[in-house]
Formats: sequence, structure tokens, C-alpha cells
Amino acid sequence: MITHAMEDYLKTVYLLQEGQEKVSTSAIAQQMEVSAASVTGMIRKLAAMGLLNYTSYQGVELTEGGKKVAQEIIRHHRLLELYLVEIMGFSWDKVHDEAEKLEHVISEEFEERMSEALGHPTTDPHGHAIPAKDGALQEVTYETLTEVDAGSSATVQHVNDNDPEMLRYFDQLGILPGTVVQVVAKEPFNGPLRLRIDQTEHFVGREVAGNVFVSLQTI
Amino acid sequence: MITHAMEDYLKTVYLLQEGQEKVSTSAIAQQMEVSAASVTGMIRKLAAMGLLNYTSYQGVELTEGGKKVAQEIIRHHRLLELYLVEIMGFSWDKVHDEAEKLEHVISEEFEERMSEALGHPTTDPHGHAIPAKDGALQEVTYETLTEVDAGSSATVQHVNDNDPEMLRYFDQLGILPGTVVQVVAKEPFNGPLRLRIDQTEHFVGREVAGNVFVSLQTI
DNA sequence: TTAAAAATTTAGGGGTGCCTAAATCTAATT
DNA sequence: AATTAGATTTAGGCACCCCTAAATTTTTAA
Repeated sequence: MITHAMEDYLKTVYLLQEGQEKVSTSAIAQQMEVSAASVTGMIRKLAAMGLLNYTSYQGVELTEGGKKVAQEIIRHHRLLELYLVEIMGFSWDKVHDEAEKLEHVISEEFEERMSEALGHPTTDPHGHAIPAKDGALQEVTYETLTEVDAGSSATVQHVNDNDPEMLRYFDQLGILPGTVVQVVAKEPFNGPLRLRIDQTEHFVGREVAGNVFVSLQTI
Repeated sequence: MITHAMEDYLKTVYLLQEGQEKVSTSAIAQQMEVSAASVTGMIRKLAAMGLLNYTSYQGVELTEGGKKVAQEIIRHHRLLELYLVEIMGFSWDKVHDEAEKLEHVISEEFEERMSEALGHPTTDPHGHAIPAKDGALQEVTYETLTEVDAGSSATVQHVNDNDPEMLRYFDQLGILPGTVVQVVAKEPFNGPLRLRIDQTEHFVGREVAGNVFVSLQTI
């Protein structure tokens, strides 16, 4: 039996796994805000169930079965976020927490009816790809705004969705998926970035910029 | 902290309490399909929290605080059932189980947005009253079809919602809230009832008839 | 290469919520 | 009033999921 907590672990490992193969205990612990000891315990259980491969001290890697569970939950989460925004009128800073709870309890039919109501969408309100039913999620790894050279422009692809306050700030700035942002200048010593968004200039800190994932303008 | 399990107990006690004052351990155990020992354990916890009054061997009674929690959950449940049917297109036999899970995790905002989308409704798809926000639920106690005299007609007020198969049967028969049913005859020895619904006659067993709550036609 | 630092695991424990079996209490019957 | 049946509670246990503290392993740096 797969519990809600297990689903959360699998989802976290899946999202951390992108780019790397092995995911460390501490990375999971940090992401989930639990102790490393708790992670070890759960990992052993998931490994015993064949949902991930695990060698002591060497990190974990999802099996195909584990990936399937994770994708299902991520699909639930992202469909829910979009449904809450588009159909129910939630603001985008509130939907993450709501989806975090609902993703574990909705039925397949609920999932299907949301997808239908939304016209079988492929991205959620924060720009993340929605995995197809039983389809793999291959999220492209974009760079963050902090890595863009001064003078260059970039298009926002997605933003980190788990901090409501930061999302409200993004709203104020006009940063959302699809927005074109020009990095006018980058102040030294980890100073703020000077951004031009929609004719207006803003100074934003590195922490914020690090949560905006973009692709460079080719023009 | 009120857990999901506690919410379920409070809801059950609330619904069992209608009509009587005290609710017995075994009634709760039967309704929730858990052991009586488990009920005792939970009851003690809820009593310690001031959500119900409890004297050993004498049954329980919700306090005002306990009632408030129960009403909130029942409101969630019934709004969800209606939302699932009206907005998402679920069939009425599927919504009970879905609502049973969702009722514990939705936010106040989710509740409010459902209510708005539905035009602040007062009854769910099975004919049960939806408690107003922070408002008491005073469900009238209707009689069941088995209690209607042969020859009389009655209007369906609500039906039991927790057996999907029975709900599909009601659908086939055309029994839903508002339907007028004439009890043509009642076979003896707990035999079937002969019902006229919409010009058609049906023979239904007592168990089914006992789950249809009606008010007598005054005309 | 060896000591220190960092990461990870093990050990032991707490709260929740369920169970069965045994003990106890209440209510009904004689 | 005593017995018995039924209802209820207590006792002891299990699974889940988290924690802190201590032990162990790996990595890093001197």
C-alpha cells in the first residue's frame, strides 16, 4: 500500500532526480523539511517495495515503478493548480498548498474530468509541464535569471511555485511564464539585478532571480 | 489539533445524534466500520478536547464546539457532492466516496468558491440540506417509503447516499429528490412494495424502500 | 595518510489510529 | 437477587511517520 507520505517522497525524488542520477538523503531531507534520519527510514521502505534502488550511503534512484507513481502525483498536482486558477478563480500564489493536499486524494475520474475541463493542457500556471497520463515528464532544465549575462534578454519559462509570498512578488513585477525580461545590469557582490520588464525597471535580489527559470532570447 | 479521523467521528456522531440525545459506542462503531474498542479510545480523546461530553458506558453527546466542527465537515461534504455532479459532471453514485476524501483537505477558500459557483445552494444531489457557513443544520426527519400507507403518494426528499449500487438502482427507478411516488400496495411478510413512479409500476424490496425518505403528499 | 568535517545510518522514543482478547459494567431474565 | 447476555472499556500490540542523539561511513583537506 502506497501512503500519502510515500507519494510525497517519490515525487520529491523524481523532481530532484532531473539532471542527476542519484539523489542524496540530505537533498531529500532539505526539500521535504524532515530530518535525514526520517528520510533513511522511508527510503528503506520504498526500496523494499521496489519503488527505488538504494545502496547505503550512496543515494537513491527511482525504479520505473517509482517513476510512474511520481509522475501520477505530479500530474495531479499540476492539473489541480491549473484547475484552481482557471476554473475556480484562485490566485496563483494560493494553489500550491491546496494542490499539495488534494493531489493525494483525488480519483482517476477527478483527474480526467479536470483535464477535460481544461482542454487537456500541457503546462501549469507556473510554467511547469504537466505529464501526460502514463506519459513521462521530460522537463527541460532552464537556467535561472541570475545566470543571464547583463544586457541579454530572456523569456520566463517557469517559476518556483512553493513560496506564496514570492509568487505575489512575481505578480507585482509582472514576471510570469512567457514574460520577456531584460537583465540590464547585475550589481557586484551578490547585489541585485536590474531588470527591465515591460518598459519598467526593477531591482531584484539574487534569491528571487534564482527562482525564475528562463530561456535566452535568440533574437 | 483536529485530525481527519477526529473529523470523521464528529461527523458520524452529529448525524447519529439527530433525533436522540445520546449516541452509543456501538452505534458509532457500526456506522464507521471500526471496532467498539477503537471508538472508546477516540471518544476519550475527543472528550478531553472538549468536543463532546462523555460518561463511561453512557454514550456521548457533542458540545457546541464539536457540533461546529461536524457542521463544517458536513458542509464540505455536501457542497463537494453537488459540485462534483453539477460542475464536473460526475454521476451521483460516485460522488459520496470522492467527497468523503476531499472533505478533510479542502480550504475555506475552496469551500467558498464551490458555494459561489453553485449559487450558494441549500441541498445536495441526494436531497440533504447543506448547512450554511457557521449555520446550524436542522434536517427535518422524514419518514421512509416503508412507512407510507398503501394507496398514499409521497414526495422523495432525500435518499441514502453511501451505497453507489443502490444509487444507480434509484436512478433506474427514477427515484430522486422531488419525485412523486405512489405506494400502490405493500406485500405482507416484509414483502416488496408496489410503487407507481411516472406512470410505471415497480416492485422494490423493503431494504431499498427504507433508504428513501419522503414527505406525504398533502393534495 | 591521517585527522577533521560532513553526510548518513542506527537506536530509541513519541503520537496517531487501528486491531484482538480479556475484563468489566449494564440491562434483561428468571 | 442471581444469572446471563450484551455493551463497553482496558490491556497489549502493530503500522505509520516523525523526532533527537549517538554511532558509523564517506569525503575533504591538512
